[in-house]
Amino acid sequence: MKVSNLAKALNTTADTVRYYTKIGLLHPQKSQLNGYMFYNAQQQQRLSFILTARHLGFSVKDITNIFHETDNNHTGCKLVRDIIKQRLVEVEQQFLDAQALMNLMKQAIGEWDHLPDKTPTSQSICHLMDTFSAMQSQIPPTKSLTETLSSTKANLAETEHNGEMHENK
Amino acid sequence: MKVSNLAKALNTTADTVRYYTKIGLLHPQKSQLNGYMFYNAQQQQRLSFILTARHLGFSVKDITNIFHETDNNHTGCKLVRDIIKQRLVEVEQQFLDAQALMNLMKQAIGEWDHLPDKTPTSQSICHLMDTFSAMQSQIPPTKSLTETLSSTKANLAETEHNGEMHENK
DNA sequence: CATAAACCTAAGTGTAACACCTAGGTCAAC
DNA sequence: GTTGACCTAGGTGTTACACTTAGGTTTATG
Repeated sequence: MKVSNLAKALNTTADTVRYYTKIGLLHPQKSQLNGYMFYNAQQQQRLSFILTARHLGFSVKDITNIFHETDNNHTGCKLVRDIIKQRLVEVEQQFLDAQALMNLMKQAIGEWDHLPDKTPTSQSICHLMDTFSAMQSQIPPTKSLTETLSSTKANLAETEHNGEMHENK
Repeated sequence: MKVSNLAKALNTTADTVRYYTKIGLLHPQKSQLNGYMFYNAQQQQRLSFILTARHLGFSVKDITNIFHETDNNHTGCKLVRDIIKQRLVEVEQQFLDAQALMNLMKQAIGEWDHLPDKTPTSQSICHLMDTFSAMQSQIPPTKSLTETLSSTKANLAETEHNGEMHENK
């Protein structure tokens, strides 16, 4: 299978396949004649795994770690379980955050629909937003939705030379 | 107020304040003597707005659009309402996605806890993940959580020279 | 008053996970 | 035989900042 074939088969892009190949997650066979990359069934399996994991919100780094384990003959099952369980905790938190935000927005929109479009002074940008700012100050100091969702950083064995990095203190 | 003061007051970083200043969202006064930036109450209000909006998942571009409206004497309230309502639809979708993923993971973990740690053949990386891959193929072709959550791209009036960009076709 | 700690500036680089583009070679079809 | 669809490597662009560098400033202290 050539890149585009594989990509189409698993509903992703050729660029993505090339990316995973470049960073060493996929190991295709390279033709000596034309340099084309060929992926067999095993590599397709690997890609399938990667895509699933990404879909579940794991970082490429997490996946790299898992492969590093399993490629060295360890079962890696425990590692996978641990990472997934940890990830589940995060997803649950995100779920709650999203729910809170949803309610906040709905509440705000509901209130605003009852208010007239007051002409704004140069001071208050828009009284609708003032409401929002006021509401937000009631939210506990949790990480932003996007922040939380984009960071999985498997804190497995990486506290060597950089104990903490950005704990939004 | 100097950068760090402002940052601390609104629980963010000086770098973030400088970033918003550089891209033109904040307009501090620059001292002629030492080049220091000073932010008054109005700018603090603006930053508060920005942080709230970011917390709600709006992109910096969205915020730029809103400011562009309101800074030109329009109330902008309708724009703000529209953007927020659209954003709410997205958040609701994310909420549902997160819920689905949560259930998927819980289900998988539940099943795995009943299975032994089978030694993996070189073919199957880890049977746990096989389960996952199999389950995932039952998920409708929706955007990934992180993808959905990081893209807000206000498709307001921007269809000039780039109709579509990456509709994960 | 000297000096160190703490602050500031601009400008540059790094991050994640790809998408997109370029220049050029390859392959199948008409 | 040439058009169109495909491939390659390598480069840049994206988002929203964080971090680093190099150097000037202000404040606290001995």
